[in-house]
Amino acid sequence: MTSSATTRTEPDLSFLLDHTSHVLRTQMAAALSEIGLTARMHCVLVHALEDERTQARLAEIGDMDKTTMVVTVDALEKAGLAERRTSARDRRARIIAVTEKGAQVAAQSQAIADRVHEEALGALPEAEREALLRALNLLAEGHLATPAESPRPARRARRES
Amino acid sequence: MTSSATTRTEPDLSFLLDHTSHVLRTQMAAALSEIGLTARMHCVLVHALEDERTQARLAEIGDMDKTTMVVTVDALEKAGLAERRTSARDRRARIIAVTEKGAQVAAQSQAIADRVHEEALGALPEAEREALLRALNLLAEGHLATPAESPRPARRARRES
DNA sequence: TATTGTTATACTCTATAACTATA
DNA sequence: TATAGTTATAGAGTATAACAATA
Repeated sequence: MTSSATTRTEPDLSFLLDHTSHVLRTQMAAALSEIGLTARMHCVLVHALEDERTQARLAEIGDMDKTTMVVTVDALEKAGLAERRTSARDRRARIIAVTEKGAQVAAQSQAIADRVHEEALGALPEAEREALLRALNLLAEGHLATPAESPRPARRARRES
Repeated sequence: MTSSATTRTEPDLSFLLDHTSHVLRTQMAAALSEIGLTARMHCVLVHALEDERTQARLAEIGDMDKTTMVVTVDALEKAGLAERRTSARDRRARIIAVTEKGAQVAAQSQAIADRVHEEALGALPEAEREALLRALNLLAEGHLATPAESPRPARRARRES
């Protein structure tokens, strides 16, 4: 579901943020899927291209769990866009090396991502556009910087086998 | 994960919307959990209180699947906040009737939701606050009104048993 | 025949735990 | 001992299908 799961009696920030982020995410996913990428694959590809980075570092940048990163790198390798290389400095770590094809795809995916963002922002008058980005940046760096503690109980330990 | 799973090379609307909506959602969930509600329970409770509504109608308002609504109404009934009543007009349908206790809780949960929103918006200067709401409303009603088609293949049919 | 709500269950996503290999 | 990455799998969330009651 789209998750507007809060009321709408007045200026409902929850609804607005949930809805716009959800729709933008579907647009991004649809656009990237045309070249066979997920948003996560795009994210890892671009940041692996910028610098020699390990899976752990890339997971940190993209705010993914390391196990999610395994799946993402598997997909990139399978598509021939990146390769795991044992780090010379720390033989436990894997550097994600982007292939030539991967670099080409990364350029395409970055262009796609930029286009999707420009189309959304372009739908706003110049003044609102800047104000939106300024306000969201303020929130993201301030009051909405870090997630609240989850009210849900921690997951139970695995059953004895 | 927090899902900033797109790059951050420039003004990254995806990251900003995903991040702020995620954090606000955790704040809302944490705040509502103090009175034993989820965001969905709050949403259903408030809209059931406004008018005589069936599960199907409430599901539509909250953008939930009807099977998700079953679970949500089960929780509300179990907590003594609402009851299912067979509609007199259409005996297939169930009107969600809010109990007295449910009405009290709805007032509390609405106050909590308002507070969470006010705290976030209050962290912004007056001018940015209005601009943010204006810009988000424009997007939500315009370019980011409806989700793009899912690029994922439809779910396979259930296996023969 | 179509629709409301229910049950059962399948699929996706994400995270925890345990493991291997290094450090 | 601790960390990088892997595997297996648990749990949450959600959606599909089939069904009963009613329209």
